[in-house]
Amino acid sequence: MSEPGLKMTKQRRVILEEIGGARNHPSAYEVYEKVRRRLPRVSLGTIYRNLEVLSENKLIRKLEFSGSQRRYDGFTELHSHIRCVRCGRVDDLETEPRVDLTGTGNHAGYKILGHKVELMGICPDCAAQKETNAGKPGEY
Amino acid sequence: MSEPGLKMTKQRRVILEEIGGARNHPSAYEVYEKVRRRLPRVSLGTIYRNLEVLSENKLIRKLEFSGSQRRYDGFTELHSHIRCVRCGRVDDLETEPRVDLTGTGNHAGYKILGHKVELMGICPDCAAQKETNAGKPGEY
DNA sequence: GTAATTGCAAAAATTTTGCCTCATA
DNA sequence: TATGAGGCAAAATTTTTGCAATTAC
Repeated sequence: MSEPGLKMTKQRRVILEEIGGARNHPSAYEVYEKVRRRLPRVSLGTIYRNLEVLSENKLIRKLEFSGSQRRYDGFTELHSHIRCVRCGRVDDLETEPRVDLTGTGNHAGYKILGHKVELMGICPDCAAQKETNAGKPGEY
Repeated sequence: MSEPGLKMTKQRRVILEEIGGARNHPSAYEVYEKVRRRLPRVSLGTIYRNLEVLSENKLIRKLEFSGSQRRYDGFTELHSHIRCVRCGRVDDLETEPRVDLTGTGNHAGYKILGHKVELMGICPDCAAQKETNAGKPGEY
């Protein structure tokens, strides 16, 4: 685990494997459920602690959106997402959109570190069951 | 309150005024604190219920990021933000960046409704107190 | 060996809900 | 005055933390 003082435990290895294999940005509880299949005695506290540690060490990414649950991502390069406004599902964009930041002012005095794009849309699953729950706006 | 069956109460008016006047996308609790200054008997439950109702009716916007607290925005047009990776502060971008979505694939089969850009950076306040807490990565 | 990490359980923080009263339309 | 909304408090959800036992280095 590169960082001095950090140990690579079973739990961390499994978390990384499960998050890396997940395409849809699981919440902490979803990671817990996945990990628990392989390590039945793992605790949710361990999941939370490790998601925090792993994202501090850039091994995973903590995503900033979601309804009220935080979500995590095994792909640590800065990249863009598309999110379903109905069900909250999140997918990666295959290709980064090009963004032109010229002419957007002084950005409120911020020092810019990076950017990404959020697309909003209706995912295939929700589109399939259309007209159900119609008109209920998602958050975006 | 345009929608049939919806009443414009003191509480809603004050919430709208306070959110409209806020430049930095308050959390529910921050809205509560602001509103409580003017309506001391208001309850946090009322704040949550109304933030939900008001965003369903497009009078405010529910933002999808934040640490673990949801944030709200009085500016309902789809627009882009910049967020401080140190303290979580969020500001609006003065001008929308141009985004080129051509060549980004089929977007995992989603029907696209819109997009926005998230800039990540260090806000002026955090830049001022630099080197404090250095190296602690924000989430993005 | 020893410092980091775990599981467990309790606590804290955030959000939602039930219920009865009050106020808006 | 009828129905939507508020206040309050309890519950549900999500996240964090203390601690003794365990494990990786």
